[in-house]
Amino acid sequence: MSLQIYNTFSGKKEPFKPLVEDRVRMYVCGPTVYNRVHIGNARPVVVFDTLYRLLKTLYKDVAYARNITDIDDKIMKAARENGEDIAALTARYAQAYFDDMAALNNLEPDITPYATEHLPEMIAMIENLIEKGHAYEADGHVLFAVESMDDYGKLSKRSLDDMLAGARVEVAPYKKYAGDFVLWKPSSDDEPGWDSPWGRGRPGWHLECSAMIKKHLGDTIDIHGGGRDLTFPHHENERAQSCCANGTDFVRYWMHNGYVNIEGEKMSKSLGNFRMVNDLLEQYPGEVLRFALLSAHYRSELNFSADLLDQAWRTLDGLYGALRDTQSVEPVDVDLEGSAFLAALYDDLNTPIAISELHQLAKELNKAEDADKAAFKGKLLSAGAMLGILQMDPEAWFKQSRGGDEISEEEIEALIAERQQSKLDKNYARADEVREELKARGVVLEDSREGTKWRRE
RNA sequence: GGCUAGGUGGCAGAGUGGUCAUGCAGCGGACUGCAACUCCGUGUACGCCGGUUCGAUUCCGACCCUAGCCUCCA
Repeated sequence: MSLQIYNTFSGKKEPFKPLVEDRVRMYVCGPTVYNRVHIGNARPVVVFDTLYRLLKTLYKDVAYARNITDIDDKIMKAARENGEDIAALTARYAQAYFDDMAALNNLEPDITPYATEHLPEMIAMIENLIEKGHAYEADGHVLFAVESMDDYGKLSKRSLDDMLAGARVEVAPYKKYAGDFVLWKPSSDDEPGWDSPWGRGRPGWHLECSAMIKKHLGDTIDIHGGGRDLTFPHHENERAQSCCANGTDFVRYWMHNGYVNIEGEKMSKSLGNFRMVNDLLEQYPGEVLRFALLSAHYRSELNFSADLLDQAWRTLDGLYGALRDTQSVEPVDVDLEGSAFLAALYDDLNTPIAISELHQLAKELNKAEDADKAAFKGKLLSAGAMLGILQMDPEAWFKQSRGGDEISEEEIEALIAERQQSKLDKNYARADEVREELKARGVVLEDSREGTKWRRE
């Protein structure tokens, strides 16, 4: 079995082969930190975290970098509105981002580079591009000359002519060609800026990724990921900068995830339908959000709704149920190699199929003879770990808060004890009354050989 | 307008030139003092119209519809 990845550049699934044997370099575009992140921002993080987990089982040396964009016009605007220092604002939202992503069971990347810590590298790259005739200075700006690159537009599969024909945006007068984009722009005295050969200014948006990739991962990397909307212009321009500056291949496999829609519509400011991760976390465990994001293939659009989350929660309940019923079984470590579960992930990260295999594993565990339970439990747990789920203590899973007013554990245990006595007294009417009372308060009782278990729902 | 993806059962969501996705929900049964959990069984589907084919949800063409990108955006 070998890993296949859909490459945006070729438009095809390709066998994955790292540039250097047993060594993988992966970069994913991180957030611009000027507010809390929404569930759409979380999708690439969860998708590429899952890929990262898979790659780490396949290759010895995997380095994964995800940047923090901490200089940008949107940040400047937010800081001005808050009357807040930019550094304070970006530090606060970067931390909030880390917290939200950790709540979704994402591993930390190996490297988290910050744009503002790479100004010398960015300036050096601009100088290099000017020297090679791919960039020019005009009116305090430095622009990348897209016509100087033969296959500009090849990643996003569009021609310059097509784009300019349909353009709705005014062309800045200092541009030699309408499609040229900014590498460096001047800052006024009250704007953040850095000294450069072209005066005090700040970098264009695309430049940081090119510079940070070069510094931390090298001139050519294996995988570059991000949301579909980044394909153009962001990744096309990154590619242009890096290929022209480095004179070599930049990215071997480009991967782009689809959007998260809300009730069938794109999340947007004008619709006011953003779902912020931290708000969702007040109602749902992070694992439910993660599972919902993995329930569709990463290249498809995913329609996000309360119904989807409720289904995700119930599905996880089913899987955790198999683990709870085998709580006393010590799982054995198993190799998933050759399993249908792994085969699904190898096929361009087909998580819906992988999840269906998870159900089969849970079913096998439920039906297994005692002697076989340890192996099946081990399989289910390993498969869950690959997806970043099912690692919680099952009892804790079922007892966790489901939001709203909640009856305390002490009260639940007291009522269960009372019911137990009623049963011994053959007072089934009272026993059923307790069941009903607890059900009305969101607690379901399950009698079993080992005694009465409970869960919130 | 240009370019790119897509339209699958009540819902979510894979996949395939010819028996089955899978899960949730529904229905029937087993188990249970009653339940829950679990197990067994079960129905409903491939936007529309043509074409290729012995056979198309799958390939081809037209049409309808939806979404995205076109220098803010995961």
